Amino acid sequence: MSISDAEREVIEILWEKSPLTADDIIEQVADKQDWGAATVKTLLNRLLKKSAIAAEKDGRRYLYRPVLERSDYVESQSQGLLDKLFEGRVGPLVTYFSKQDKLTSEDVEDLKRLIADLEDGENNDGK
Amino acid sequence: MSISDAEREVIEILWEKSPLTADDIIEQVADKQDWGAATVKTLLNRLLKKSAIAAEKDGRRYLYRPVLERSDYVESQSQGLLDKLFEGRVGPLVTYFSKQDKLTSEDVEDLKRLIADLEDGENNDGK
DNA sequence: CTCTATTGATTACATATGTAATTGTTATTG
DNA sequence: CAATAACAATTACATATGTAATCAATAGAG
Repeated sequence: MSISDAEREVIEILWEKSPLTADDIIEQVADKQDWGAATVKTLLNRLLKKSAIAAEKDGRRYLYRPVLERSDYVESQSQGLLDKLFEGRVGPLVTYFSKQDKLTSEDVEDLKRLIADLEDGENNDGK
Repeated sequence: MSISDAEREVIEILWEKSPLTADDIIEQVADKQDWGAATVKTLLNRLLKKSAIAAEKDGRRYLYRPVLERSDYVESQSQGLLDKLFEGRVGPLVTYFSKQDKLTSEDVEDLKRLIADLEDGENNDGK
């Protein structure tokens, strides 16, 4: 089962801090999206049904926390895009961005640092 | 209006070669997806409605060709993912992949070459 | 103990999407 | 010219998604 965009907005809140009550989440979401409380509740329920989050009773209310980890989500979404559009690899994506002049100088710094780090580790952690 | 995954499979065929007849497309799609002819026709119609492709009458049949360019599609999908998960930049995505050990040696080669190319161009094309 | 406010659960409803089947139209064949 | 075959156009239908409103349960106020 996959997480929809609206659902992602909600679980993002929990990835940042958890556990939270529904009200906390509703409040936080309000910063980003113009959704009513009912909408957020619905999304929480859908996330529960998908087992992407869990709820633990705390008196009259529930405390919500993520079950799906952000890194797993990011991983699957990223890989999905790469598979669909870039032969499954990162290289072509970056090359593509470069050709479109979409690399910021920050990106370039990141890449340089990354390459440097890889070179460093190269000889002591085989492959 | 956005292109769905199923629609993408169809327009991909046209990005590779066009114009093509519906039958050509149906045949090509069959290599990848186990869809009936009717399904592909539906997808063609949806793409037409979204103006992602165009059809030109050729006697009794139509020749289909893309209107939406692949690069624009790739661009918007990629940027969408980056915006949603990586602060809108490529650097964090690559760094993330690196940390997850998801960079293939090919990727690393691509990146090195890219950096080298950027260094080269650096002094003659301002910015 | 009853009323109300709080909060979760259920239901709603329009549009999108995956996956076709059915119908309509026209060119070709006999 | 009539029947059929080849296409396209329309309709179908289940599930997903965005966006709620309403219903139900229960804890706290009086």
